[in-house]
Amino acid sequence: MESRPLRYFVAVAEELNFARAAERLGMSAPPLSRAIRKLESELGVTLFERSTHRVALTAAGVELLAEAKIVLDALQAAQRRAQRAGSPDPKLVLGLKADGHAGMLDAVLARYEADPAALPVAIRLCEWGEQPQLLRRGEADAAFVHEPFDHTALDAEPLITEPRVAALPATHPLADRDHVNIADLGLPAEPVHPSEFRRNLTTGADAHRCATSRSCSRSSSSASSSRCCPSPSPPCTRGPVSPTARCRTRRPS
Amino acid sequence: MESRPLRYFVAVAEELNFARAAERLGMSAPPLSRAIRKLESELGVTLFERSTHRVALTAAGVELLAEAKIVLDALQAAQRRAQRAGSPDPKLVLGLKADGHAGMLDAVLARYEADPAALPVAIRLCEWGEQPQLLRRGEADAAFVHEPFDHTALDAEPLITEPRVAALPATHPLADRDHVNIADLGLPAEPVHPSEFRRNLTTGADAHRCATSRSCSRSSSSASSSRCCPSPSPPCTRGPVSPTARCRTRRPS
DNA sequence: AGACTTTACGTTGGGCGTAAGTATC
DNA sequence: GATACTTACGCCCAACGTAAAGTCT
Repeated sequence: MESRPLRYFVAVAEELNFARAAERLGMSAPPLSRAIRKLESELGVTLFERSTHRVALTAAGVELLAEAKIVLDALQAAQRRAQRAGSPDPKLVLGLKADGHAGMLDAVLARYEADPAALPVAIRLCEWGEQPQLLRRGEADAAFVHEPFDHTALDAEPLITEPRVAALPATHPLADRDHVNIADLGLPAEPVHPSEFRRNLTTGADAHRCATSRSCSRSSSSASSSRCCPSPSPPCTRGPVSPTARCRTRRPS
Repeated sequence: MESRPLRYFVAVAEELNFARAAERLGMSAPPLSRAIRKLESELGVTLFERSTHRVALTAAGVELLAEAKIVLDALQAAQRRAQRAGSPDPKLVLGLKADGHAGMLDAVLARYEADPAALPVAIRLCEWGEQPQLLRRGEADAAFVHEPFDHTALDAEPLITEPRVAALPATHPLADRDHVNIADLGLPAEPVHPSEFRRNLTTGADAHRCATSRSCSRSSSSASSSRCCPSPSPPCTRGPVSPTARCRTRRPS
């Protein structure tokens, strides 16, 4: 199997429309249709249920879409990393959200640089949740990441578990508590992405200013803060669940 | 970048000889040479230092070789998984060395099967160390693996840490000890692959019969066994280091 | 001199685009 | 009847093979 038909497949699977997919790929629809049919016959599997006015993924198509994304990301990563390795001054790129290293950056760098084969480290600052994609696409070689994140094609190593802090305005009804359960905030008990966390707090009727902090640094806002626990009962027994992980796409060889 | 030139590159990088690589690929040398040159110009990087009688990888070539293997494995995995997902009765394939699940198989299966979207599970028995490659190539979807193993492109989750047992003939000088340090066996303090472990023991001058067991099951041989610790001093403080991990190539979506 | 990579040159096949066909909504 | 996937047809470039040249050991 080649990578080009896979790119075509992903475009069609995401658009669920041959004409739009062809436009996105900068080509016309007929060769795209042919390429998909050829791919199907090569795999011996039907990827789309099509009528003239409807395109839908089969189970095999759903599976291939997930796998194809991995392949295409890996392909991009191979290209970028080879280019960086061949550049005049190759660096190891460390993906990092500002203040997102739980104070461990210096220690981790020192440990890495103790290796005589270590490369100079370039820090690449990024936003919440960007790191995994940077790693998968080869724009970074290692990163500090907060759980939960999509582990697909990544190798992560837990580094530290930090307490969660709910930062609330002083007038918030929960502001004077020592502990707050995640359920109190109207969030599910399962791990929640920080953006959800924030949205839920900021849309609260009486929330003037809100912030979430999962790093070890204390929020500098004037809001009061309470320890935040994942489940309503019993509070804090299983402990907060947001380990910072160091993540890389492969082992140093 | 396409996948075919990458396949060509891997062949040349592994053979370090265009003629042999071409033969392995079932083609003649000239188009292979051209394809590599084209790849180099597309990447803007030199991959090989070549004289007429010598081919060697550059730093960029070394990097690309590692990345290319990931890509090609992922490509194969995409193909296999799509085919399996499209088969009449799709299964989830669990890679397993016989007796290598630390007694957790039933519990893990029960937990998985509690998911209403769970597929029937097919057990694929394999040899020591085969699991990671099975996962990378899409011949399995999840596996029980013992550390240490190559985490490249895999997502592993520690399940249990088992004690290591050194099984020795009763006449072995170390046989009457309660604890044995790995250093006593002439092995490095770092994690050792079981095959190395075994080889070292079996080549010992006075070793009649030897076996290593890292699973929780007790060796049924008549040999005596001692607890085995990673570092000579202090023994057993940091504990044995062979966690069984459950491993998969990607998250269920 | 020998072994190996590379250039030269001609051929082939895979992939693309335009145009027409066909089946659904 | 309009829309959108597919088939038909013709073209072109990309990739291959053979033959020969170049180069280092």
